[in-house]
Amino acid sequence: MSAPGELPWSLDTACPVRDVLDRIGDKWSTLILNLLSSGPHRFSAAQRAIPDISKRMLTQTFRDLERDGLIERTVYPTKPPSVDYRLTALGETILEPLAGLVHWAERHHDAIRHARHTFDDVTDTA
Amino acid sequence: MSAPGELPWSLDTACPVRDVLDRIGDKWSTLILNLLSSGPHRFSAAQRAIPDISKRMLTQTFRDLERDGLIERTVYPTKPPSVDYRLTALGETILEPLAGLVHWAERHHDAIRHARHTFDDVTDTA
DNA sequence: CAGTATCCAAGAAGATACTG
DNA sequence: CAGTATCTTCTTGGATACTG
Repeated sequence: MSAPGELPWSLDTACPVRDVLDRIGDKWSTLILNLLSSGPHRFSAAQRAIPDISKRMLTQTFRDLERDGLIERTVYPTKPPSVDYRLTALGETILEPLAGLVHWAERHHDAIRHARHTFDDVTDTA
Repeated sequence: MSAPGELPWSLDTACPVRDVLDRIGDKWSTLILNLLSSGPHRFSAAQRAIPDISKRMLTQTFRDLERDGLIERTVYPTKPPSVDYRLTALGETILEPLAGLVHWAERHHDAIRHARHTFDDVTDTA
């Protein structure tokens, strides 16, 4: 791929920015993080809150987030097993920068939509 | 899929947050945005600055960013054509929220790496 | 209830070669 | 120089069925 050690702020796998963006950039992580910001949720509760997600993706996203130390998984050994997921202290800290981006998205969504239409019109006409 | 109009803050295609995260979440957009934050770059200069990216992906990422109104493409009709890309005013505004995330990534990268190793050790041993 | 396992389809992205 | 075109591979994610 690329010769190592010659980039301004690195593209290789150790890049912290890549690390983070790869996580929050996936299809479900931010939704889950946002959901858990309102308190702990059980597996099935999360699925009800985000109906689009499949069990497979919900499990996987929970796992990835847990692996990164952003959420914590607690198993209650009841007769039908019950599990809940909640943000860790580390997980809480990402909410603010994330909110900054969400806020930006809401503020500029119209501008983006407008830009897209203009661009598409121009390139269609051309 | 999901019945429309019953979600807390919506998962459908119109969701502004999805819109933004899909863009900054892809493999190259943030790298490009960061690169252009230091000033306009020509196509070939961008390729030199980010050696991992292929022409194909560079072109496509530039296009997507241009379509969203975050960057501007200028063609100088010189003998060998020359093109440069620079942030628009809108593009500039995303730098700050993005920087917030980058800062978070840098601050907590060690914690994340540590969490990953711990998680992997535990699940391996189990 | 909370998953796991398997299979499959669609999209993202790399390699390579060619063009105005 | 700044791309396009094409082909192939890799990754993501959805559907379905089964389990402790």
